[in-house]
Amino acid sequence: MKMSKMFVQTLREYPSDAEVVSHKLLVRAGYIRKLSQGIYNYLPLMWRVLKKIENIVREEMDRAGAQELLMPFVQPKELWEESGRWEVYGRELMRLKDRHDREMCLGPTHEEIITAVARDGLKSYKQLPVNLYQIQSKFRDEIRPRFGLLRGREFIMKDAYSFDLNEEGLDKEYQNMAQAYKRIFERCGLKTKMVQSDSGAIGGSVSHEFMVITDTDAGENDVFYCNDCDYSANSNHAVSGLLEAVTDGGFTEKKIVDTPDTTTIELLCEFLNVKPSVILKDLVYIIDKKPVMALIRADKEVEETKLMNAFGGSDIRIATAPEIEEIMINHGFNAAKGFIGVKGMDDIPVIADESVKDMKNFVVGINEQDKHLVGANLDDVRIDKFADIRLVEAGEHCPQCGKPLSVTRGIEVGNIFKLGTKYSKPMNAVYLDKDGKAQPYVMGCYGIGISRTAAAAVEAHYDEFGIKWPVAIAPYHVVVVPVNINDEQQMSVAEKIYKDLSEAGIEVVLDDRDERAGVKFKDADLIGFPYRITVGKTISEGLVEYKVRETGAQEKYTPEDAVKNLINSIKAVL
RNA sequence: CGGGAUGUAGCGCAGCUUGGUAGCGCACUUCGCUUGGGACGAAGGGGUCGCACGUUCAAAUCGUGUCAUCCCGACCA
Repeated sequence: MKMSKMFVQTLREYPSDAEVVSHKLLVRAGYIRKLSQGIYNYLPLMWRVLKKIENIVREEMDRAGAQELLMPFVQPKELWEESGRWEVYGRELMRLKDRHDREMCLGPTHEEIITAVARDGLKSYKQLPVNLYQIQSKFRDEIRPRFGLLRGREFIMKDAYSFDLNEEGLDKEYQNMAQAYKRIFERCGLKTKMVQSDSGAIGGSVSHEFMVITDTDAGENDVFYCNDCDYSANSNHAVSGLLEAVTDGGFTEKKIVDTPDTTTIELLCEFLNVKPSVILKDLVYIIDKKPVMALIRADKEVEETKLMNAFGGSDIRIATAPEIEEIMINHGFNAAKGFIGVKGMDDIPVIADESVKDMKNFVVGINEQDKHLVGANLDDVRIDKFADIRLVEAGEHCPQCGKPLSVTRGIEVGNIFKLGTKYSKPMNAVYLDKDGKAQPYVMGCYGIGISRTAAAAVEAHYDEFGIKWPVAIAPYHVVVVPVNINDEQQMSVAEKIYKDLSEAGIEVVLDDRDERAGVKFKDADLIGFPYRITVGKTISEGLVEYKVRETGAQEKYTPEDAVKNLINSIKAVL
């Protein structure tokens, strides 16, 4: 490729609307342009990167025994009604109508379609197991798209679905996919952590996420992990042993005390001279539009996803002050936030965190303004259900080995789920077993965000000058820069190197633009070519410069040696 | 959807308070000069100032509405 002909426009400055480095750099270096909120054009350089990632994914999926297919992204409402998700999925599903007013949607994922494909084609136990995958655009009308390719409304995803006879088969395939994913991300030059996670809207019982660990805002997930064993989990799924397992408030007598203006836990602690771990905190959440009360030790926080799952809901948010006020009035109380209790709230479900079991002689609100009950115990509080609804904190005990947990942030680039029969049962997707009896497939599903992986790679590999692509997913491997294109010797050497590398199968760009050296160097760094060969003044000694973008290492070689070295280093990685 | 902000040339911005010829830097075109880390000079092309309505002799500027985008919270590959 000649740089003079390449479709690329690098910018002198970062776009003002970009927040995270991958977004800033991909726009500035001419990889992407925004078309609409969360929707991007993938320009030629970007498309090359995406195809590289796709091909790695394709090779590893094929090697793992999966078969590629392609399903439509326009999907009929009827299938989504079969699974029950037409109602459940909500506004994130991009819906549309065709000219006959038939309702359709743009696929956010393909469980419904693949299940229909499978039930049409997989009739016998002899045909199983099967794993089918595709790579294509997905559509999710995110509440808030942001961070460029990291959270788009349209994005490229690899989604795979496995069909097994039984749980044992699924377990085996799940492990198989986990191994394939490790290889895929390694080959892409990414360090990932496989963490336990909540299975969310897709459903199912067990799920793991592959996280690219990053310290920046681009990592939207908190990941807890143990330094001493292999435990790691998304914050929405992490469990831990508390540092202070049993807490006793020391109030020997149960009584109602005046606690004026103690609207926060902090003020209440100060007033009563106690620590927060002996106060039982009452929180009101709205789950699927209905109020739920959550009880937790006041020194800890509620993990909303865990709470929602404990309740079996699909949507959760904390109640607003006016909503709390309304609930109070409806139950004949006038207490505000800070004095809430479960007393008299007989029609509202109450879920308490497991750790509440270990509280004694504690302090709790009783729906009376400026009063609390001290010396309370469990039988003073109505609790419908105990569950782990607590947000883990760094430093708490690892559930596997007891050592302290650490926390970091991660970008989720891949995800594997055990679905079981969540889709096959309602959609009546069955095979006939040896006895001729119909059995639902036991399914798994496995996603990789292709476009997100590309962005995550930038988040993990950049410096002040630009992107530092891992060789395996770089749009091109090498840029050859003749410092002065009007210098015949420089130009002829550069062209020779360009030709030799091209013929050896190396993807190389010749920067033949009539620009000053500085411009070409800046662009090379910004775009992020892993290697740069500079043909300049040292050509008088018969040498060219060989620079590695990742390390900044620079050496001088004869053109022949430079070519030989490049071929060796690049082939070693691919 | 709630809270905050911004819409002026491809990108980054000024102009708006106090209404009166639409500007600057980069990018782009041409010529000259230059050629090792985003040179310089000259001459150009490109904008219904997000959109609509209103106030006014006159609106980028004032008012109302609307749309879009971005940031902070709840979703997820």
